[in-house]
Amino acid sequence: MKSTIYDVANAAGVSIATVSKVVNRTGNISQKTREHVLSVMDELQYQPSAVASALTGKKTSTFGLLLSNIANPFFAEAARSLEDEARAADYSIVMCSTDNEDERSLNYLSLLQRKQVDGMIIACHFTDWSLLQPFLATNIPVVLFSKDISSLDVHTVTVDDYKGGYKAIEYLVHNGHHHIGIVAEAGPSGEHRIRGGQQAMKDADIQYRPEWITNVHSSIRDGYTGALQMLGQSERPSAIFACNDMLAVGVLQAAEELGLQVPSDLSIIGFDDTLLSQIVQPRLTTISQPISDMAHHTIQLLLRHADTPDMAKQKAIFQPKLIKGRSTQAITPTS
Amino acid sequence: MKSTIYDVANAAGVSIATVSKVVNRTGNISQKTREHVLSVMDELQYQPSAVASALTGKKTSTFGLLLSNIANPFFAEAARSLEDEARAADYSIVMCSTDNEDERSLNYLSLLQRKQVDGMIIACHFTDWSLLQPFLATNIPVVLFSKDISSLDVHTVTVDDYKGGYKAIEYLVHNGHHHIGIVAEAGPSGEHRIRGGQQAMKDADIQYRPEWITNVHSSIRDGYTGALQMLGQSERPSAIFACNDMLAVGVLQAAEELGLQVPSDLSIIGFDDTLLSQIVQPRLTTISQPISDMAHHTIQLLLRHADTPDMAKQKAIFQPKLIKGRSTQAITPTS
DNA sequence: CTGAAAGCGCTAACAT
DNA sequence: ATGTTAGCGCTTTCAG
Repeated sequence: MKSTIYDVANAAGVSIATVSKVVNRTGNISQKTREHVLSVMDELQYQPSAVASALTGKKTSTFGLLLSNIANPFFAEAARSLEDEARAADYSIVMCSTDNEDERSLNYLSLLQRKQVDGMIIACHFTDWSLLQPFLATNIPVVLFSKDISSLDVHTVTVDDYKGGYKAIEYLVHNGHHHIGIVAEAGPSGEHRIRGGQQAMKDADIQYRPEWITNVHSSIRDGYTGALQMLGQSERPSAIFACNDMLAVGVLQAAEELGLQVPSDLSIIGFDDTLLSQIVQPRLTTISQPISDMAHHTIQLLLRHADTPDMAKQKAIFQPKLIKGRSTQAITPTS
Repeated sequence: MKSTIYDVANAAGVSIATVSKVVNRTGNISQKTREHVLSVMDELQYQPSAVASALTGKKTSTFGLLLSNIANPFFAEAARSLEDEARAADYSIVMCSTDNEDERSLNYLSLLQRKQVDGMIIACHFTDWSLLQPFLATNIPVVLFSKDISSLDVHTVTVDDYKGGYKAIEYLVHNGHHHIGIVAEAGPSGEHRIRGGQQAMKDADIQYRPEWITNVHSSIRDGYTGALQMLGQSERPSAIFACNDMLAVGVLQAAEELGLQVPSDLSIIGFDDTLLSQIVQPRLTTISQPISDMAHHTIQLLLRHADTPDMAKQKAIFQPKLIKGRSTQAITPTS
């Protein structure tokens, strides 16, 4: 049977308070008893119960992580970074794949609340973000990761989506592309990336065409169908900016389907710099997010908020970076 | 402030025992009081504390999941399935990326133990599996997922690695390949896959060459260098069986590096049928594991073991399936 | 059908 | 420097 603090206290001939103190390194304990208790502890293989201590101490050392789908490489990579940062602070992470379904998210949220997690990271999408309001009201530490919902008063850690979109299009423009399509995922990030892209076009005096902007979901299939449709039009873009790597892969597949060579017939640029972008052929040009920095900041925010519940909500914006692959090339001046 | 069972009891004019009973649907409560209590509960937004109930009830409704690295697509996909199955039983999952480092794994294991998880799924690798012994001795529900360590008396859920290797090589052989290389990851699964492959060669009266079998770790880079070395020899295989998709991607990259066309110059077959195999060019032929079935079985085992601590340890072996891609082709009879 | 009371294992004053 | 004690929020006999 598992031994408790009482067993240790008895065996060591001290009180449970003393044991508690040596376990937590609190209070003043003589070197001698400390060592003695310590030795009894491992003799009995004593493991303090995190549950009991959570019930008293008010800390579970656990964070909840809501994401769309852990099987999606972007989220998996983010989860890994977040886990590492959490571990550094002695926290563990409960993962929750919501498939972006509001109801599932809400269920998970309340589950996590019942489990008294010390904070939640929300990296999934909501159809109706106002549903979050009641949770935020409880002032549980929450960080929105990689989405910025301006209407919500909550800590937010994102990449600068607008600038990312801008850089992507800017790069294409510098490479001589005037006919540029965009395949975006629905949602705030996608919109910001589009707007950034549009601005880049405007700054270069390039017209963007509404029919060359497609809003879809975020699977490979979505990118595929979106691109297929866009490229099926009488006049087709010479380059496509896909708002994330999954979509970009779909676009790539569509190009192949249509017999278009990438990058000679069609340049493609993605977003996120996930593993995917590194293994497709040709290696994707993409915009990378500094995920580890973002993860670090996220965990720090959670920790700080737990200490200072009344701290002002803060929005941190990280800088995206262009990663040059081989899915883009300068356009040969034919047209 | 969060309301407790006392608040509800007071507000409803009943005892906490009664509240507890309606929350847990236990005991006999009149329709009338039940409804009344229920209404008070949501009026007060009462959320039973999972922590407190765990301290008494002895269940946390949480499983621990140890895996090498959640950022690795195979594990991410497995994690997703496991999460779904766990959720169906009202359990959540704490993820732990160990990078296959024994010390980290051990730390996580004892952390999970302190958190009193109701079971652990081990899907990572140990250098020294005997380190697990002490944990198994506590008879905490444990399932080894996708590894079979015969020396350990523990529930095990795996794919038939031997047969998977056999099928892979058999397929190559049927396609006329006589010169077959293997790039394997160190560890039991890899070994079984190799052995199955070797048997398939033997059954077809094909010699396997020791210099065409490489044991590496399991990253893309490992597959790349392993293949580079193998293909750099004076006589090269016409086909390579990579023991997992990551390695296969590395092999693919090595082939490209060497200017070899896949599949015309070199056939490649992978293992796992992860997302990777679907997006590389050409689509990888691979051996798939029935991950959802395995995940289902894993969770059921954990659940059952919790009920019946003295149940015999069981080893479940699932059947692999060949997925035909375009990275393999029949050899043109030149040699 | 409902309630009183004894813990679960630990922490944190407050005493000694 | 160490011990006593009162909870934390809930489950579960056992009485009523």
